[in-house]
Amino acid sequence: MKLVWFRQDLRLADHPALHAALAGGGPVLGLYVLDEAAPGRWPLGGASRWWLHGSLAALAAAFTSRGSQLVLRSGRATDIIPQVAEETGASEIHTGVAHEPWWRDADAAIAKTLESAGRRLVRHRLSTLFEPWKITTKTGGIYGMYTPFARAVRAGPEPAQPLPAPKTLPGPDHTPHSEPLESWNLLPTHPDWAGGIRATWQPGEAGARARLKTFLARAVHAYDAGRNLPAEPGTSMLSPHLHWGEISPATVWHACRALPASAAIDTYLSELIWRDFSAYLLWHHRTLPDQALRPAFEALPYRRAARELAAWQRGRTGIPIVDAGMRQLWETGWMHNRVRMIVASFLTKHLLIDWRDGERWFWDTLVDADLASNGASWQWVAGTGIDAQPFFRVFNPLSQGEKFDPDGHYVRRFVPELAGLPARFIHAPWAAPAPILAAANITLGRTYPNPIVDLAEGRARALAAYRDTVRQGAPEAA
DNA sequence: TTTTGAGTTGTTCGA
DNA sequence: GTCGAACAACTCAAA
Repeated sequence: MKLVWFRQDLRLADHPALHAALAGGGPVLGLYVLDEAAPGRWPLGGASRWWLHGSLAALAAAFTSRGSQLVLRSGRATDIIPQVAEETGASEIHTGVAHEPWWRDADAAIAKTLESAGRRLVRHRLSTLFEPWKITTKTGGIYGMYTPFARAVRAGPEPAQPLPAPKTLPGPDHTPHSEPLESWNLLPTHPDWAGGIRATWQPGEAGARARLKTFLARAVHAYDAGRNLPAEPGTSMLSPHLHWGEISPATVWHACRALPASAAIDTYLSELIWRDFSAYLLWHHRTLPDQALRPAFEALPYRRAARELAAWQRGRTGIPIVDAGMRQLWETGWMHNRVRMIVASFLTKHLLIDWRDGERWFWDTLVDADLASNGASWQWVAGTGIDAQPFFRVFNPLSQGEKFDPDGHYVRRFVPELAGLPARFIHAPWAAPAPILAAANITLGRTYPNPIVDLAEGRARALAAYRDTVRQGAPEAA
């Protein structure tokens, strides 16, 4: 009897842990543990809980239809894994390599407990293309820049070819108790805010495959430019499926490699490598989600501005492209990557609010909330993380909007009160002449906010704060 | 050990 | 409208 402990690998295809458990031919059980009390754990955000419900339902159905079962338990994984192993007499427990610090701590404890009972915890690479401990610089160091990391992994062997999904799963005669999924209350009820999310996403392996198919049929071939236009379906939208492991990155990688090579496809592969790089960084820097990778930036004089943070969260900043992005996030649980950079730069630079406040909001509202990608990306935008720091890189939301949403379709979709403005003013309603505002039924300050910060002043304030911090943190000359 | 070339996604200014 | 330089210095990774 063998157990497969699922975490962020909610699939049957290309699942080496499941494959290994099936290798002996004996019965196999799936197990998922809802552990919300692990020390140091970031509690699941609302959007994540919604997704998890759907994905577990799909995985449980897949197990049942193939002859076995997915057992659901809530509580501390450090107790439950050994306990279920005992109940079922499992000799091996197969699971994925986790990058989150709380899982790594739990895994170490569980491996020890199991070992003393004569059982084995076996970890497999399930959520990344490469194992983080295998990628080092020539001198054995840890990469701190994307480009050398990407060069190194591209120079190495390709990720292994994906494994097929098992057609049958031999189940045991007696299955242990499983809690009803509904009893976990993962779905919102009062109020049910998930309507826009339901309309946008299909959690589970089938939904993941459908997204990949759609992306490969069209958008990937124009990915270089198309990925920057938030009004267009130019991105893969695979991020939540990849985060939850409903499809493996190796599956996506090889599906792309099977297409005729092109610069566009290569750009997309770079994004997959970025995802791996974030996981790599979290593996080697456990404090990535909580502390500036460059300690000097801990001294940045962030502003405590609860009202401005709230305005940003709810898409009421008065900057159309920022508000459109934040409302897309709120409505659909996802935001286009180009716009993520714009809103993150606006929060950390123009408003000079701590990147961790933005990181936590994203964590709670994104269906693809991922500790590694979220933390690494916020630090990248805030200029506190990897990558030499051209901290003067401050996105101008006005020119970004005009450049990447030239017709304003994206803004109109998510900020409908501005829909009547002509493209010329859609990104800067404050600059529109009174008759045009009147014709569009807009009263600034009433139907749509005035900008909560002057863009030029905010930029200047951020540059000064960063410059002072860098100078102060620099070692004194000898 | 020292040197060298370079670093995801930007903005502004002036020619 | 377009182009290149400046932004300001640092750190990384390999030679």
